[in-house]
Amino acid sequence: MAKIKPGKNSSKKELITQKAANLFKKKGFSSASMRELAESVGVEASSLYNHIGSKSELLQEICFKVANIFTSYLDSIENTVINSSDKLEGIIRFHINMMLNNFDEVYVANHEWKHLQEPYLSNFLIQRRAYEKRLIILIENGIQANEFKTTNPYVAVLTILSAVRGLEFWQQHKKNISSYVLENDMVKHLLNGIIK
Amino acid sequence: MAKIKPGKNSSKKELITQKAANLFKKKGFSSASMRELAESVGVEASSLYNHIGSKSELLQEICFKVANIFTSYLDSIENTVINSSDKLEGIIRFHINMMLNNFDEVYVANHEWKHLQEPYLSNFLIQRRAYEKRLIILIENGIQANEFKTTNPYVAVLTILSAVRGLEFWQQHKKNISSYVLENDMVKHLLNGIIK
DNA sequence: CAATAAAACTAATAAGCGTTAGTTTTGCAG
DNA sequence: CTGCAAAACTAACGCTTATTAGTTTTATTG
Repeated sequence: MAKIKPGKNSSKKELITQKAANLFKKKGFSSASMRELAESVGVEASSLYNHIGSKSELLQEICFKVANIFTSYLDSIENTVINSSDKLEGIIRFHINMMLNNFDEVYVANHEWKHLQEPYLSNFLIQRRAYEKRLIILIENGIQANEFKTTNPYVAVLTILSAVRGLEFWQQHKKNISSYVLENDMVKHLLNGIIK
Repeated sequence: MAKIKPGKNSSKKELITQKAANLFKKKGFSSASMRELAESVGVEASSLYNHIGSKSELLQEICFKVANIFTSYLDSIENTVINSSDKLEGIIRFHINMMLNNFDEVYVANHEWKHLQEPYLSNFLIQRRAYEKRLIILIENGIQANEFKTTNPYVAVLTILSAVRGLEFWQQHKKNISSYVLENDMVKHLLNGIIK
């Protein structure tokens, strides 16, 4: 009997998932076909089903992998004793670096989650809502501690998360700006504004 | 011979375009079918083709309508003599109000443009790039005039445009925050930051 | 009322989709 | 070498898609 080869097996599935993230990003989930995905992997479409359950399953894995990474980081930073400003800055920098280093998967989680099937769709939205709620509390704490200006905490979270998401556009301009300048200038803008 | 009824005729086409924007927003361009669109309009799918050329044409009209509105506003504000800060604030407020009042079409232009066919796809990207370039120059002028902090102008534009785009998420929370609070708090955040 | 054109309809087409069934190849274990 | 399972293949299924052709209805004008 041939041994189960978990190393090879899972790396092939990971390859498929990674290629799927890239394809879903380029064409969108609905426009991406399994035949195209298969071509980028280097096999026939039907062979993919030796490794995956379905097209939808690929989307689920991408979306929840990303969601869990962000949730885990927030867990860890909430357990530190630094002040709210430093927590917020850490979160912003984490989001920026996730956008820069895991672009395909983060992009798909941001843009294609609506094609998740139930119950995954509802679970994803619940998880995202919970994440936002924890950020709102962080902002509220910072306002009470007199670190942040008085502002609507939800609007602040929306502004920050959205600005960071916009880094997807920067991927085309990579050559002109270093990611170092980008990260620091965006953090400064979101924390201190642009007006002198 | 029956008269051409431009009023009725164009209003039917506008109805289709408006329903298409709503459907493309909800399902994405690729997942939205002409049969669904026809159902929301109240006719059979083939009847739509008495009024429109193709599914792609609907997307083109939505995307370029939105692009032209933003370009026109920028034209007008560039011709005023107010300082860079006030110009920037006006642009931010215009973007926010477009998101709030023309949500479906702006959403589609922001998310579904990649499904445009050539040469419309290239034209759209060129127009958007030109728009961003003009905003960058506005920021540069503000820095030189000592109105804005020294920062990378492209990063500033990216931050602002992306934050405003994020209002799409707010559409689900409408009941909790007035659009008045939202607009003013977001403008303050983007201009002056959150740190006290 | 008769004529006409806009706009609806039914029916069909060709293409592409995700997925399954069944078969063959590949590669390691005893 | 033999046996077996993982993983590739070919072929096909049933379904949906945008769009077209051809026909009928609707509504308005002279």
